[in-house]
Amino acid sequence: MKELIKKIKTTQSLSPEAEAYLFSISKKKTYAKGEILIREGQNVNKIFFVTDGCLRSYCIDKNGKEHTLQFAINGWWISDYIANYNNDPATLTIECLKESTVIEFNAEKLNQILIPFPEYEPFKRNTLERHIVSLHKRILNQLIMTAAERYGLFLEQYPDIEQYTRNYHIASYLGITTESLSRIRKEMAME
Amino acid sequence: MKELIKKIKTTQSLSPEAEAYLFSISKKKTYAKGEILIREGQNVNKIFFVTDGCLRSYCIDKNGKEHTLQFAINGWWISDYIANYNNDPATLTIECLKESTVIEFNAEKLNQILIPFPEYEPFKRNTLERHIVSLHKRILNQLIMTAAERYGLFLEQYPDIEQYTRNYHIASYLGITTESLSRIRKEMAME
DNA sequence: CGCCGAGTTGAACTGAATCAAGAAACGTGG
DNA sequence: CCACGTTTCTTGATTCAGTTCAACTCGGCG
Repeated sequence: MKELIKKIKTTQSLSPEAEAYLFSISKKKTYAKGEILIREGQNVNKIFFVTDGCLRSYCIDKNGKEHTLQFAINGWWISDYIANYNNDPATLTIECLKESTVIEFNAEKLNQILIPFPEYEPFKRNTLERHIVSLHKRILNQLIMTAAERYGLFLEQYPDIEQYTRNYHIASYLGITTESLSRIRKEMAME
Repeated sequence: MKELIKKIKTTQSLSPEAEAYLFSISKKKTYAKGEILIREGQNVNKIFFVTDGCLRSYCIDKNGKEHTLQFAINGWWISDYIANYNNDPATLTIECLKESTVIEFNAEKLNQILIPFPEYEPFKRNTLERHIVSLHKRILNQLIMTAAERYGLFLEQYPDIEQYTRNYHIASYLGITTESLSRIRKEMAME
Protein backbone atom coordinates (compact mmCIF):
# COMPACT_ATOMS: atom_id res chain seq x y z
CA MET A 1 0.00 0.00 0.00
CA LYS A 2 2.91 2.33 0.69
CA GLU A 3 3.88 1.89 -2.95
CA LEU A 4 0.51 3.10 -4.17
CA ILE A 5 0.41 6.06 -1.81
CA LYS A 6 3.87 7.02 -2.91
CA LYS A 7 2.90 6.75 -6.53
CA ILE A 8 -0.17 8.89 -6.01
CA LYS A 9 1.91 11.50 -4.27
CA THR A 10 4.20 11.86 -7.26
CA THR A 11 1.18 13.39 -9.03
CA GLN A 12 -0.51 15.28 -6.22
CA SER A 13 -0.93 15.69 -2.52
CA LEU A 14 -3.20 13.38 -0.59
CA SER A 15 -4.81 14.12 2.74
CA PRO A 16 -4.46 11.62 5.59
CA GLU A 17 -8.22 11.15 5.39
CA ALA A 18 -8.07 10.15 1.74
CA GLU A 19 -5.21 7.80 2.54
CA ALA A 20 -7.32 6.25 5.26
CA TYR A 21 -10.21 5.88 2.87
CA LEU A 22 -8.01 4.10 0.35
CA PHE A 23 -6.89 1.75 3.10
CA SER A 24 -10.45 1.07 4.13
CA ILE A 25 -11.61 -0.04 0.67
CA SER A 26 -8.59 -2.11 -0.28
CA LYS A 27 -7.12 -5.45 0.61
CA LYS A 28 -3.51 -6.40 0.24
CA LYS A 29 -3.22 -9.89 -1.17
CA THR A 30 -0.45 -12.22 -2.14
CA TYR A 31 -0.86 -14.79 -4.88
CA ALA A 32 1.32 -17.76 -5.73
CA LYS A 33 2.59 -18.49 -9.22
CA GLY A 34 -0.20 -19.96 -11.28
CA GLU A 35 -3.10 -18.62 -9.23
CA ILE A 36 -6.03 -17.06 -11.04
CA LEU A 37 -7.24 -13.67 -9.84
CA ILE A 38 -10.10 -13.33 -12.28
CA ARG A 39 -11.52 -16.17 -14.32
CA GLU A 40 -13.37 -15.89 -17.62
CA GLY A 41 -17.12 -15.93 -17.08
CA GLN A 42 -17.04 -14.70 -13.50
CA ASN A 43 -18.80 -11.55 -12.47
CA VAL A 44 -16.06 -9.23 -11.44
CA ASN A 45 -15.76 -5.68 -10.28
CA LYS A 46 -12.23 -5.86 -8.99
CA ILE A 47 -9.20 -3.92 -9.99
CA PHE A 48 -5.68 -4.70 -8.87
CA PHE A 49 -2.68 -2.51 -8.27
CA VAL A 50 0.51 -4.55 -8.51
CA THR A 51 3.16 -3.76 -5.92
CA ASP A 52 5.37 -6.76 -6.59
CA GLY A 53 5.51 -9.68 -8.96
CA CYS A 54 4.05 -10.19 -12.40
CA LEU A 55 0.56 -10.90 -13.71
CA ARG A 56 -1.01 -11.18 -17.12
CA SER A 57 -4.50 -10.91 -18.56
CA TYR A 58 -5.54 -12.99 -21.54
CA CYS A 59 -8.55 -14.25 -23.39
CA ILE A 60 -9.19 -17.61 -25.01
CA ASP A 61 -10.52 -17.70 -28.56
CA LYS A 62 -12.94 -20.20 -30.06
CA ASN A 63 -10.05 -22.51 -31.01
CA GLY A 64 -8.82 -22.57 -27.44
CA LYS A 65 -5.83 -20.35 -28.10
CA GLU A 66 -4.74 -17.83 -25.53
CA HIS A 67 -4.10 -14.20 -26.41
CA THR A 68 -2.29 -12.04 -23.91
CA LEU A 69 -3.72 -8.56 -23.60
CA GLN A 70 -1.49 -7.20 -20.87
CA PHE A 71 1.40 -7.90 -18.56
CA ALA A 72 1.38 -6.06 -15.25
CA ILE A 73 4.40 -5.53 -13.07
CA ASN A 74 5.31 -3.14 -10.27
CA GLY A 75 3.19 -0.02 -10.28
CA TRP A 76 0.69 -1.11 -12.93
CA TRP A 77 -3.03 -1.60 -12.66
CA ILE A 78 -4.71 -4.65 -14.10
CA SER A 79 -8.32 -5.72 -14.48
CA ASP A 80 -10.87 -6.81 -17.03
CA TYR A 81 -11.81 -3.31 -18.09
CA ILE A 82 -14.24 -4.53 -20.73
CA ALA A 83 -16.24 -6.51 -18.17
CA ASN A 84 -15.98 -3.83 -15.50
CA TYR A 85 -17.15 -1.06 -17.75
CA ASN A 86 -20.09 -2.97 -19.18
CA ASN A 87 -20.95 -4.87 -16.01
CA ASP A 88 -20.56 -8.05 -18.02
CA PRO A 89 -19.04 -11.34 -16.93
CA ALA A 90 -15.29 -11.43 -17.48
CA THR A 91 -14.02 -12.23 -20.95
CA LEU A 92 -10.46 -12.19 -19.67
CA THR A 93 -8.56 -14.33 -17.25
CA ILE A 94 -5.97 -12.80 -14.96
CA GLU A 95 -3.17 -15.09 -13.96
CA CYS A 96 -0.26 -14.78 -11.59
CA LEU A 97 3.06 -15.53 -13.32
CA LYS A 98 5.25 -15.40 -10.24
CA GLU A 99 4.52 -14.85 -6.57
CA SER A 100 2.92 -11.42 -6.53
CA THR A 101 1.54 -8.87 -4.13
CA VAL A 102 -1.39 -6.78 -5.22
CA ILE A 103 -3.77 -4.29 -3.68
CA GLU A 104 -7.30 -5.27 -4.52
CA PHE A 105 -10.04 -2.69 -4.94
CA ASN A 106 -13.70 -2.84 -5.67
CA ALA A 107 -13.81 -0.79 -8.86
CA GLU A 108 -16.94 1.07 -7.91
CA LYS A 109 -15.79 1.96 -4.44
CA LEU A 110 -12.52 3.16 -5.89
CA ASN A 111 -14.43 5.54 -8.13
CA GLN A 112 -16.55 6.72 -5.27
CA ILE A 113 -13.46 8.05 -3.56
CA LEU A 114 -13.88 11.04 -5.86
CA ILE A 115 -17.02 12.21 -4.07
CA PRO A 116 -15.48 12.84 -0.63
CA PHE A 117 -11.94 13.28 -1.98
CA PRO A 118 -11.94 15.06 -5.35
CA GLU A 119 -8.23 15.63 -4.78
CA TYR A 120 -7.77 12.05 -6.01
CA GLU A 121 -9.07 12.97 -9.46
CA PRO A 122 -5.80 14.04 -11.13
CA PHE A 123 -4.19 10.73 -10.25
CA LYS A 124 -7.17 8.81 -11.59
CA ARG A 125 -7.21 10.79 -14.80
CA ASN A 126 -3.49 10.52 -15.19
CA THR A 127 -3.68 6.76 -14.83
CA LEU A 128 -6.44 6.47 -17.42
CA GLU A 129 -4.69 8.78 -19.85
CA ARG A 130 -1.40 6.97 -19.53
CA HIS A 131 -3.24 3.73 -20.14
CA ILE A 132 -4.79 5.13 -23.33
CA VAL A 133 -1.42 6.34 -24.54
CA SER A 134 0.17 2.93 -24.02
CA LEU A 135 -2.69 1.24 -25.87
CA HIS A 136 -2.40 3.66 -28.78
CA LYS A 137 1.29 2.91 -28.98
CA ARG A 138 0.67 -0.80 -28.89
CA ILE A 139 -1.86 -0.62 -31.73
CA LEU A 140 0.46 1.49 -33.86
CA ASN A 141 3.40 -0.82 -33.18
CA GLN A 142 1.32 -3.80 -34.18
CA LEU A 143 0.47 -2.06 -37.45
CA ILE A 144 3.96 -0.80 -38.21
CA MET A 145 6.53 -3.21 -36.87
CA THR A 146 7.55 -6.74 -37.84
CA ALA A 147 7.32 -9.56 -35.33
CA ALA A 148 11.06 -9.39 -34.65
CA GLU A 149 10.95 -5.64 -34.07
CA ARG A 150 8.01 -6.03 -31.72
CA TYR A 151 9.90 -8.65 -29.76
CA GLY A 152 12.90 -6.34 -29.50
CA LEU A 153 10.70 -3.55 -28.19
CA PHE A 154 9.06 -5.95 -25.76
CA LEU A 155 12.45 -6.83 -24.29
CA GLU A 156 13.18 -3.14 -23.81
CA GLN A 157 9.85 -2.47 -22.17
CA TYR A 158 9.92 -5.50 -19.89
CA PRO A 159 13.62 -6.29 -19.46
CA ASP A 160 13.22 -8.79 -16.66
CA ILE A 161 10.01 -10.42 -17.65
CA GLU A 162 11.43 -13.40 -19.48
CA GLN A 163 12.40 -14.93 -16.17
CA TYR A 164 8.77 -15.31 -15.18
CA THR A 165 7.05 -15.97 -18.45
CA ARG A 166 6.55 -18.98 -20.63
CA ASN A 167 7.44 -18.64 -24.25
CA TYR A 168 3.80 -18.68 -25.27
CA HIS A 169 2.92 -15.82 -22.94
CA ILE A 170 5.15 -13.52 -24.90
CA ALA A 171 4.28 -15.00 -28.28
CA SER A 172 0.57 -14.56 -27.65
CA TYR A 173 1.19 -10.97 -26.59
CA LEU A 174 3.10 -10.26 -29.79
CA GLY A 175 0.51 -12.02 -31.93
CA ILE A 176 2.76 -14.83 -33.18
CA THR A 177 3.24 -18.55 -32.45
CA THR A 178 5.76 -19.96 -30.02
CA GLU A 179 7.62 -21.52 -32.93
CA SER A 180 8.00 -18.17 -34.63
CA LEU A 181 9.21 -16.57 -31.43
CA SER A 182 11.73 -19.36 -31.03
CA ARG A 183 13.05 -18.71 -34.53
CA ILE A 184 13.21 -14.96 -33.93
CA ARG A 185 15.26 -15.61 -30.80
CA LYS A 186 17.60 -17.85 -32.72
CA GLU A 187 17.98 -15.25 -35.44
CA MET A 188 18.78 -12.54 -32.87
CA ALA A 189 21.34 -14.73 -31.09
CA MET A 190 23.25 -15.35 -34.32
CA GLU A 191 23.84 -11.67 -35.00
CA MET B 1 -22.29 22.25 -29.21
CA LYS B 2 -25.82 21.18 -28.40
CA GLU B 3 -24.77 17.65 -29.32
CA LEU B 4 -21.98 17.64 -26.76
CA ILE B 5 -24.13 19.11 -24.00
CA LYS B 6 -26.79 16.55 -24.75
CA LYS B 7 -24.25 13.77 -24.64
CA ILE B 8 -22.87 14.98 -21.34
CA LYS B 9 -26.36 15.11 -19.90
CA THR B 10 -26.96 11.45 -20.67
CA THR B 11 -24.36 10.73 -17.99
CA GLN B 12 -25.01 13.45 -15.48
CA SER B 13 -26.52 16.85 -14.80
CA LEU B 14 -24.67 19.96 -15.80
CA SER B 15 -25.17 23.40 -14.32
CA PRO B 16 -25.77 26.35 -16.65
CA GLU B 17 -22.49 27.79 -15.36
CA ALA B 18 -20.56 24.71 -16.42
CA GLU B 19 -22.29 24.81 -19.79
CA ALA B 20 -21.24 28.41 -20.16
CA TYR B 21 -17.68 27.51 -19.25
CA LEU B 22 -17.59 24.80 -21.89
CA PHE B 23 -18.82 27.35 -24.42
CA SER B 24 -16.18 29.82 -23.37
CA ILE B 25 -13.25 27.46 -23.93
CA SER B 26 -14.42 25.88 -27.17
CA LYS B 27 -14.68 26.85 -30.80
CA LYS B 28 -17.04 25.29 -33.29
CA LYS B 29 -15.26 24.72 -36.57
CA THR B 30 -16.12 23.29 -39.93
CA TYR B 31 -13.56 21.60 -42.10
CA ALA B 32 -13.74 20.63 -45.75
CA LYS B 33 -12.86 17.19 -47.06
CA GLY B 34 -9.11 16.78 -47.19
CA GLU B 35 -8.26 19.45 -44.62
CA ILE B 36 -5.72 18.65 -41.95
CA LEU B 37 -6.63 19.42 -38.32
CA ILE B 38 -3.36 18.30 -36.79
CA ARG B 39 -0.19 17.68 -38.72
CA GLU B 40 2.68 15.41 -37.71
CA GLY B 41 5.45 17.37 -36.03
CA GLN B 42 3.28 20.26 -34.88
CA ASN B 43 2.99 21.15 -31.26
CA VAL B 44 -0.60 20.48 -30.40
CA ASN B 45 -2.75 20.59 -27.37
CA LYS B 46 -6.09 20.40 -29.08
CA ILE B 47 -8.82 17.87 -28.76
CA PHE B 48 -11.85 17.66 -31.01
CA PHE B 49 -15.39 16.52 -30.42
CA VAL B 50 -17.02 15.51 -33.69
CA THR B 51 -20.62 16.58 -34.12
CA ASP B 52 -20.90 15.80 -37.80
CA GLY B 53 -18.80 14.26 -40.52
CA CYS B 54 -15.87 11.90 -40.41
CA LEU B 55 -12.21 12.26 -39.48
CA ARG B 56 -9.29 9.91 -39.11
CA SER B 57 -5.96 9.95 -37.33
CA TYR B 58 -2.96 8.17 -38.78
CA CYS B 59 0.79 7.99 -38.59
CA ILE B 60 3.35 7.59 -41.32
CA ASP B 61 6.06 4.96 -40.88
CA LYS B 62 9.67 5.14 -42.03
CA ASN B 63 8.71 3.68 -45.42
CA GLY B 64 6.12 6.39 -45.95
CA LYS B 65 3.16 4.13 -45.35
CA GLU B 66 0.12 5.41 -43.54
CA HIS B 67 -1.41 3.55 -40.63
CA THR B 68 -4.85 4.58 -39.47
CA LEU B 69 -5.22 4.63 -35.70
CA GLN B 70 -8.77 5.88 -35.45
CA PHE B 71 -11.86 6.95 -37.32
CA ALA B 72 -14.07 9.49 -35.59
CA ILE B 73 -17.68 10.11 -36.43
CA ASN B 74 -20.60 11.72 -34.66
CA GLY B 75 -20.13 11.85 -30.91
CA TRP B 76 -16.51 10.73 -30.82
CA TRP B 77 -13.47 12.54 -29.55
CA ILE B 78 -10.27 12.61 -31.55
CA SER B 79 -6.80 13.93 -30.87
CA ASP B 80 -3.17 12.90 -30.75
CA TYR B 81 -3.30 11.54 -27.23
CA ILE B 82 0.31 10.43 -27.28
CA ALA B 83 1.51 13.93 -28.07
CA ASN B 84 -0.95 15.62 -25.74
CA TYR B 85 -0.09 13.44 -22.80
CA ASN B 86 3.67 13.76 -23.20
CA ASN B 87 3.67 17.35 -24.42
CA ASP B 88 5.52 16.12 -27.48
CA PRO B 89 5.11 17.23 -31.06
CA ALA B 90 2.38 15.29 -32.85
CA THR B 91 3.26 11.88 -34.25
CA LEU B 92 -0.18 11.60 -35.78
CA THR B 93 -1.96 13.50 -38.50
CA ILE B 94 -5.67 14.15 -38.25
CA GLU B 95 -7.46 14.48 -41.53
CA CYS B 96 -10.98 15.34 -42.52
CA LEU B 97 -12.56 12.67 -44.74
CA LYS B 98 -15.74 14.54 -45.54
CA GLU B 99 -17.06 17.97 -44.63
CA SER B 100 -17.15 17.87 -40.84
CA THR B 101 -18.13 19.97 -37.90
CA VAL B 102 -16.12 19.69 -34.72
CA ILE B 103 -15.87 21.44 -31.40
CA GLU B 104 -12.29 22.32 -30.68
CA PHE B 105 -10.93 22.43 -27.15
CA ASN B 106 -7.60 23.25 -25.65
CA ALA B 107 -6.89 19.97 -23.86
CA GLU B 108 -5.51 21.64 -20.76
CA LYS B 109 -8.38 24.08 -20.39
CA LEU B 110 -10.80 21.23 -20.84
CA ASN B 111 -9.19 19.44 -17.93
CA GLN B 112 -9.26 22.56 -15.83
CA ILE B 113 -13.01 22.57 -16.00
CA LEU B 114 -12.83 20.02 -13.20
CA ILE B 115 -11.58 22.59 -10.71
CA PRO B 116 -14.61 24.91 -10.76
CA PHE B 117 -17.00 22.23 -11.99
CA PRO B 118 -16.18 18.83 -10.49
CA GLU B 119 -19.64 17.74 -11.64
CA TYR B 120 -18.05 17.25 -15.07
CA GLU B 121 -15.80 14.50 -13.74
CA PRO B 122 -18.09 11.48 -14.31
CA PHE B 123 -18.47 12.36 -17.97
CA LYS B 124 -14.73 12.78 -18.37
CA ARG B 125 -14.02 9.50 -16.66
CA ASN B 126 -16.71 7.72 -18.60
CA THR B 127 -15.24 8.97 -21.86
CA LEU B 128 -11.75 7.82 -20.92
CA GLU B 129 -12.95 4.44 -19.71
CA ARG B 130 -15.02 3.82 -22.81
CA HIS B 131 -12.00 4.73 -24.88
CA ILE B 132 -9.87 2.19 -23.01
CA VAL B 133 -12.51 -0.49 -23.50
CA SER B 134 -12.66 0.12 -27.24
CA LEU B 135 -8.87 -0.02 -27.50
CA HIS B 136 -8.73 -3.28 -25.54
CA LYS B 137 -11.30 -4.75 -27.91
CA ARG B 138 -9.37 -3.59 -30.93
CA ILE B 139 -6.15 -5.16 -29.68
CA LEU B 140 -7.86 -8.45 -28.92
CA ASN B 141 -9.61 -8.47 -32.29
CA GLN B 142 -6.31 -7.87 -34.02
CA LEU B 143 -4.85 -10.85 -32.17
CA ILE B 144 -7.78 -13.19 -32.65
CA MET B 145 -9.50 -12.47 -35.93
CA THR B 146 -8.48 -12.94 -39.55
CA ALA B 147 -8.31 -9.96 -41.89
CA ALA B 148 -11.67 -10.87 -43.44
CA GLU B 149 -13.34 -11.15 -40.06
CA ARG B 150 -11.91 -7.82 -39.00
CA TYR B 151 -13.26 -6.23 -42.15
CA GLY B 152 -16.70 -7.70 -41.46
CA LEU B 153 -16.63 -6.29 -37.94
CA PHE B 154 -15.49 -2.95 -39.26
CA LEU B 155 -18.50 -2.78 -41.56
CA GLU B 156 -20.77 -3.47 -38.60
CA GLN B 157 -19.11 -0.85 -36.44
CA TYR B 158 -19.00 1.84 -39.11
CA PRO B 159 -21.84 0.93 -41.47
CA ASP B 160 -21.82 4.16 -43.47
CA ILE B 161 -18.17 4.92 -43.47
CA GLU B 162 -17.26 3.39 -46.81
CA GLN B 163 -18.95 6.30 -48.53
CA TYR B 164 -16.36 8.72 -47.20
CA THR B 165 -13.23 6.62 -47.07
CA ARG B 166 -10.66 5.55 -49.55
CA ASN B 167 -9.86 1.88 -49.74
CA TYR B 168 -6.47 2.43 -48.14
CA HIS B 169 -7.95 4.22 -45.17
CA ILE B 170 -9.75 1.06 -44.18
CA ALA B 171 -6.93 -1.27 -45.17
CA SER B 172 -4.42 0.66 -43.09
CA TYR B 173 -6.82 0.55 -40.15
CA LEU B 174 -7.18 -3.21 -40.45
CA GLY B 175 -3.45 -3.70 -40.88
CA ILE B 176 -3.56 -5.05 -44.43
CA THR B 177 -2.80 -3.73 -47.91
CA THR B 178 -5.34 -2.24 -50.28
CA GLU B 179 -4.84 -5.21 -52.58
CA SER B 180 -5.71 -7.65 -49.84
CA LEU B 181 -8.78 -5.65 -48.91
CA SER B 182 -9.86 -5.65 -52.51
CA ARG B 183 -9.55 -9.44 -52.63
CA ILE B 184 -11.46 -9.83 -49.38
CA ARG B 185 -14.26 -7.72 -50.80
CA LYS B 186 -14.34 -9.84 -53.95
CA GLU B 187 -14.44 -12.99 -51.85
CA MET B 188 -17.33 -11.67 -49.76
CA ALA B 189 -19.30 -10.59 -52.84
CA MET B 190 -19.10 -14.08 -54.33
CA GLU B 191 -20.70 -15.79 -51.37
C1' DC C 1 15.69 -43.79 -14.42
C1' DG C 2 11.93 -42.46 -17.27
C1' DC C 3 8.40 -39.21 -17.88
C1' DC C 4 6.50 -34.76 -19.05
C1' DG C 5 6.12 -30.09 -20.36
C1' DA C 6 8.63 -26.53 -22.70
C1' DG C 7 11.54 -25.17 -26.25
C1' DT C 8 13.66 -25.94 -30.67
C1' DT C 9 14.14 -27.36 -35.35
C1' DG C 10 12.66 -28.91 -39.96
C1' DA C 11 9.52 -29.25 -44.02
C1' DA C 12 5.46 -28.13 -46.17
C1' DC C 13 1.91 -24.93 -46.49
C1' DT C 14 -0.76 -20.56 -46.51
C1' DG C 15 -2.37 -15.88 -46.04
C1' DA C 16 -0.97 -11.72 -47.14
C1' DA C 17 2.70 -8.58 -49.24
C1' DT C 18 4.89 -7.07 -53.20
C1' DC C 19 5.39 -5.86 -57.83
C1' DA C 20 3.34 -4.87 -62.09
C1' DA C 21 -0.24 -3.98 -65.26
C1' DG C 22 -4.86 -2.98 -66.58
C1' DA C 23 -9.72 -1.10 -65.60
C1' DA C 24 -12.73 1.99 -63.51
C1' DA C 25 -13.91 6.34 -61.28
C1' DC C 26 -13.18 11.11 -60.71
C1' DG C 27 -12.25 15.90 -61.42
C1' DT C 28 -10.88 19.50 -64.36
C1' DG C 29 -10.64 22.41 -68.14
C1' DG C 30 -11.80 23.18 -72.73
C1' DC D 1 -20.94 17.78 -71.93
C1' DC D 2 -17.16 15.43 -73.45
C1' DA D 3 -12.01 14.41 -73.43
C1' DC D 4 -8.16 13.95 -70.78
C1' DG D 5 -5.11 13.01 -67.07
C1' DT D 6 -4.90 11.50 -62.39
C1' DT D 7 -6.04 8.75 -58.80
C1' DT D 8 -8.05 4.64 -57.00
C1' DC D 9 -9.38 -0.01 -57.45
C1' DT D 10 -8.82 -4.55 -59.23
C1' DT D 11 -6.47 -8.53 -60.89
C1' DG D 12 -2.56 -11.65 -61.70
C1' DA D 13 2.05 -13.68 -60.71
C1' DT D 14 5.50 -14.14 -57.52
C1' DT D 15 7.63 -13.88 -53.06
C1' DC D 16 7.86 -14.01 -48.21
C1' DA D 17 6.78 -13.99 -43.28
C1' DG D 18 4.70 -16.64 -40.33
C1' DT D 19 1.73 -20.97 -39.45
C1' DT D 20 1.09 -25.71 -39.03
C1' DC D 21 2.31 -30.22 -38.07
C1' DA D 22 5.56 -33.33 -36.56
C1' DA D 23 9.78 -34.92 -34.69
C1' DC D 24 13.39 -34.18 -31.60
C1' DT D 25 16.10 -32.07 -27.48
C1' DC D 26 16.55 -30.47 -23.05
C1' DG D 27 15.85 -29.94 -18.13
C1' DG D 28 13.37 -30.74 -14.01
C1' DC D 29 11.26 -33.95 -10.96
C1' DG D 30 8.74 -37.83 -9.19
